[in-house]
Amino acid sequence: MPELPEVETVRAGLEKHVVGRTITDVEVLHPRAVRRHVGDAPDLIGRLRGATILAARRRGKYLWLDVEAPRGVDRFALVVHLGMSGQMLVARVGAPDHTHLRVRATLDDGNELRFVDQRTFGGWHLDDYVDAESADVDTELPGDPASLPRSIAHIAPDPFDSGFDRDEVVRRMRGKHTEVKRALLDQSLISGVGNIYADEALWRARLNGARVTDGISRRKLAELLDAATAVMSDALAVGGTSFDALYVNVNGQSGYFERSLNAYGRAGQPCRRCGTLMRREEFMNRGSFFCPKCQPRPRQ
DNA sequence: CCCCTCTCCTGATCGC
DNA sequence: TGCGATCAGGAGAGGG
Repeated sequence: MPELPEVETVRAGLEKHVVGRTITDVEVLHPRAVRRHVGDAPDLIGRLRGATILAARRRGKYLWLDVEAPRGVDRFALVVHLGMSGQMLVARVGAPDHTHLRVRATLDDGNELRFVDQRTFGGWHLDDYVDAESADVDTELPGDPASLPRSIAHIAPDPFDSGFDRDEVVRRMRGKHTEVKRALLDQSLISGVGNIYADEALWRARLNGARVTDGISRRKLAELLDAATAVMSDALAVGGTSFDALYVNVNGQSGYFERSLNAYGRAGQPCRRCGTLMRREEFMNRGSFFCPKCQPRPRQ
C-alpha cells in the first residue's frame, strides 16, 4: 500500500517528468475519482485546462502538483491521494488505456498523466493554499513550500518534513490515552505511517501496538518514532530506484522493500531477532503482525 | 472533546 | 468450472 516512501517515490517521478509541462486537456473517466473536489468534474477540468505544473510536493501520504492557471491569474494545488491502490503514470498519448484508468491529463509534450486506481479510495481534487504555520490564514506565497492545500492543513508534518519535531510528537502521544499503534497511524499526530511501516517500527522498537501511549516512557516513544523514520528511510532508498522514463512508480505494495520486512505479513514465520513464531492479530479492522516474545502484549 | 467503529471499493484467492 | 465468502486498508463521518 502506498505509504510515505511509495508516495515520495511517486512525487520524485512527477518532479522529474511533469514539472514544467502544461495541461492541455483533462478527462474524468470515473466520477468517484474526483468526489473530493468541491465542484463537479467539468469545474475541475475547466480549471486545469491550460494550467502549468510548477512543482510536485508532498506531506505524509498526500501529494500535490503546484499549478498555475494561464497568464498567472490563479495559483492552486492539484491534490492527489493514492488511497489503497492509486497510481500516477506517465504514458504516451495513444497508448492503450489502463484497466482502471480514472483520470487522464494530456500534457503539451505528447505524454499523458494518468490516474489509475483499482479500488477508487484515492482521487484528485483542486484546492487553494493556506499557510502551514497558521492553517486558517491565506498565505502571501501560494505554492511556497511553507504553504499547504487547505484540505490537508490538519495533516501533521511527516518525519522528513523540516517542521517535524519528534519530542513534540512524543509529548502529544503521552497526552493521549490510546493504543500506540493507533497513535502511529493518526495522521494528525505524525503523517506518512501506514499499517505496514507501523508494524515495522513497533517491531524495531520492541513495542506491542496494543500498549497504551500514556503508559510508555518518553524514551521508548522517541525510540519508536526514530524507528519509524529509519524504516521509511530504508524503504525509500530502495523504492526510489524503480521507475523508468515514462513510468512513475507506485506498485501499490511495498516494492523492493518487501524482502526487507521484519514484521508485516510474516505470521507463522520465525522472528528475525529471536526465532519465536510471529503472530497476526486483528486490530482496527486490519492485520497486525508482531513477535509475541520481543513485543509482549500488555496485561489486560 | 476525545476515542473508536464503521464504511467506502474491487480483484485475487480459496474452499466447496 | 462456477460461485460465494473472505481479505486487503486510508481516512473521514458519525456514534458513544
